[in-house]
Amino acid sequence: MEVKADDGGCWPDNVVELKKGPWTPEEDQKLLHYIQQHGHGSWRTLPPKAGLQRCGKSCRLRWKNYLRPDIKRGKFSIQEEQTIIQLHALLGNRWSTIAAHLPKRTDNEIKNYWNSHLKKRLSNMGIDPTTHKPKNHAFFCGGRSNDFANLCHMAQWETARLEAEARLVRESKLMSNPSTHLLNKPTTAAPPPPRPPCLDVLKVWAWTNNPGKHMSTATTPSGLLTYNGGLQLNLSDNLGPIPTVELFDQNSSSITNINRVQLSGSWTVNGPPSTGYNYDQDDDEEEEVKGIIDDYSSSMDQIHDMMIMTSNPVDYADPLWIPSSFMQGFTDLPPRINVSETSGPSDNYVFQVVDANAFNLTH
DNA sequence: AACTATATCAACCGCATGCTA
DNA sequence: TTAGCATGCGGTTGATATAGT
Repeated sequence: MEVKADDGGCWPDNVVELKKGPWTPEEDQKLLHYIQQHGHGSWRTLPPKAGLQRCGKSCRLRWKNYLRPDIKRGKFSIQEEQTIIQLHALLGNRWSTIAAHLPKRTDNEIKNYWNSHLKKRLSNMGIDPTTHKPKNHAFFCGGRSNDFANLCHMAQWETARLEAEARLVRESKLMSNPSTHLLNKPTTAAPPPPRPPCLDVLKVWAWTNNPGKHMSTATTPSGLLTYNGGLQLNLSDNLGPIPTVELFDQNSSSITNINRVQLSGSWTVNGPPSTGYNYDQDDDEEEEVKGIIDDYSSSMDQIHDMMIMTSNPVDYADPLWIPSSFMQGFTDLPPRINVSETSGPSDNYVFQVVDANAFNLTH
């Protein structure tokens, strides 16, 4: 087949027999060997030098997306998925910019993953993947059915979470590049958004496989988080005395087998984040959990910032059921979660404690 | 086992952008 | 200032794999 040279890297002056389609291992080897020996130099002139009947553009793409030694292939982690979703909410389809935040992932891979996985997943959750806002908001929130209402809750939460985290990304960028900040500074500063309560349930699963990011005391105001085919989260609008949360294994009624404990989403009422441990457990168990928690660094301020930066108020007065189907389709299923309430000292923050090993979601 | 539908992802294509003479 | 070249980017395609019937 005669292929006319295109405008972006194929030989301009000759009509050359150029190979297209999948690369063979031999071609890969030639390209790899040439670049290792000489660097890629000008992509346009590379193919004949490397003994390849490909256009330079094709070689560049093959190198960039496949042969480069610093490429990570395989499944995306939950952390990576989160980053993609956050950055997409912030940046849209700017894949190369998003890829810059995901070391060793290519823009093409991220784009494909978005189109084949994440877009559908958000869509199934009732979130418009383009705007990252809930779809059919009025319909879902009209109270016709619990399922729809729950979906609406989740969409609200996801949106709130994305907004908060996108803001964090944006602000951390500005902090790291103050000159850009100054250049882009508007002449009239907009007033900061109000800082209503925020609930960030998605963190429960999102951080499950990334231990150590945030740790602290587990407390909740009249909160109950259990697993029963899905997650049930009952939250009272009474934010009075906040009971301590205790961890227990549903099967053994103990906190044994806990080797990963993580802190997750929350809302802020007022005041600074609390620190310290509050356990209504016997001493041994308390020591065990303390030990676990001490293994990870407490990063309360980060959580606090994330919470207060959201601008979406969330109605946390109603019980929320997260159906187990919601959990399906994630690269890594979260562990089961079991948090119960007891009485205890008050606190201003709510945390969910995740036990990654004591439960098995798919039992 | 055979066929069809759907999902996945490597690769292509055309346009945009930046650089240089 | 402009034209030509080199490279980058994002949308799209199509081959292959996998799931479903």
